[in-house]
Amino acid sequence: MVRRTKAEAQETRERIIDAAERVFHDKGVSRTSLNDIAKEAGVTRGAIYWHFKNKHDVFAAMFERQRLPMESMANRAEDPNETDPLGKFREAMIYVLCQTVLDPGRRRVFEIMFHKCEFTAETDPLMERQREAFLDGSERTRRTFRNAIARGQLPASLDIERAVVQLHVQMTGLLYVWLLLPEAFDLQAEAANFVDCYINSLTHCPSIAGP
Amino acid sequence: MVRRTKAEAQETRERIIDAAERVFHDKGVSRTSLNDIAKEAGVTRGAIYWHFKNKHDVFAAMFERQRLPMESMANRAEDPNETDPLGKFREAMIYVLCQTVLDPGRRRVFEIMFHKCEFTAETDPLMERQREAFLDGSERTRRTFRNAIARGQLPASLDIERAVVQLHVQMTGLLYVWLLLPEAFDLQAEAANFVDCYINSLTHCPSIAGP
DNA sequence: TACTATACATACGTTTCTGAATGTATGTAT
DNA sequence: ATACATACATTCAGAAACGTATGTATAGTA
Repeated sequence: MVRRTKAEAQETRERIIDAAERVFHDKGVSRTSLNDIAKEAGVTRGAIYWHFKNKHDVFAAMFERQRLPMESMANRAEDPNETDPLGKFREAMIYVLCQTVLDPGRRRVFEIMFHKCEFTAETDPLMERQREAFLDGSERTRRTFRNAIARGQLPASLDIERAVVQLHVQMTGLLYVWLLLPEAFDLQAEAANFVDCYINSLTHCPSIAGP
Repeated sequence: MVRRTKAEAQETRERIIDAAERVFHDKGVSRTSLNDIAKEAGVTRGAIYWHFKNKHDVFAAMFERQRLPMESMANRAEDPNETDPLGKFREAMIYVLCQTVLDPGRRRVFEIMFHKCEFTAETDPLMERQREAFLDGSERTRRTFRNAIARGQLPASLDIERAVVQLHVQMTGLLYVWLLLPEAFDLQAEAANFVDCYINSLTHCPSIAGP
């Protein structure tokens, strides 16, 4: 065997990432060796070292594969020409929550991120990644809220910073808790309720909505 | 040297846990060896193996040391004779948030729990611990809310299950986000606001408060 | 005072993982 | 058809890290 065509090689790369996703999820990132991933993917460590630098590189590639589809969706609500920014925002939030329930791949990656990997000191590039993603997401949300205010969908007195933080807290908390104890509540069925409860607070909670 | 008195041995045990706390926090749980902990504590691995079974045992002891003081505080609000259960509940939540900011030890342990350790399959006793803590905390909260309803502090139409889930989501999300990015917002200054916003939703958000 | 359990330190054998080096067969370009 | 690059597999040396076994000096204890 060996020496596949370029397309086959790309398939091998994907298979390795798929395998890593499953093994990371089952054993935790630190406890999985490259050999574990190789066996699950049906290759040897040599193949992994060909496509990736090391385990961290596999890990990063796994997240990159999930990041791209997320990006596109976030872009919708923050378009200044969108006539219903709050509606699109609502849809996006509900979509993320339901997608986490329905798409096993996304669910696994979120679960790995929340419960099966360790973030270490500032030296760790992953920490920096998280930080950037947070700041970037915050900026998107800020733009969306400004659009919604301009269209009269949110009060002009809205405390945008508190609203942004609260959004992250809400979404992070929801995913964290549900992924830890899926039987605690029905995320898919309750998703719209949770989101509406949050949006409701943007106009009715005094400390966020303003006077 | 060696062969200390019983009191000194207890001090050694505490020093090992202290050291583990710091090293776990700096390097992450999986990347710290027992030798790392021993060096930080100024002992050898032999001392650790005397007091603990293995690294997991040290880890568990670290959490146990934090659990006890938390327990006592939670007991206050759920006392049926308490005339102001909602007020005590509010105080307890704010206390936990501020304590996380002010007590470096508690902050470290929370940070380890959220960002520096891996929860693996159901077989893992840690997972079970978390699960039990969640269910136990939920039951306490339920009792507290029932007391508050009986005293007229919360509406009788309150959806208790949703309120309980929302509480966990809120607190978990707050701590998770703040521990990841402490500069994102001032948790100590905003603690009361966050809690009041949640309590406000218990009487004003339609999907939780009821008609 | 002598003996024993305690509270560690030290030494050892084993396992496991990594990264690199090397081998090899095939795709691909000329 | 040849030559080189590619896509892996295989092998090897070294480093950690673990658990245990053993050494040892002192605190309790009778």
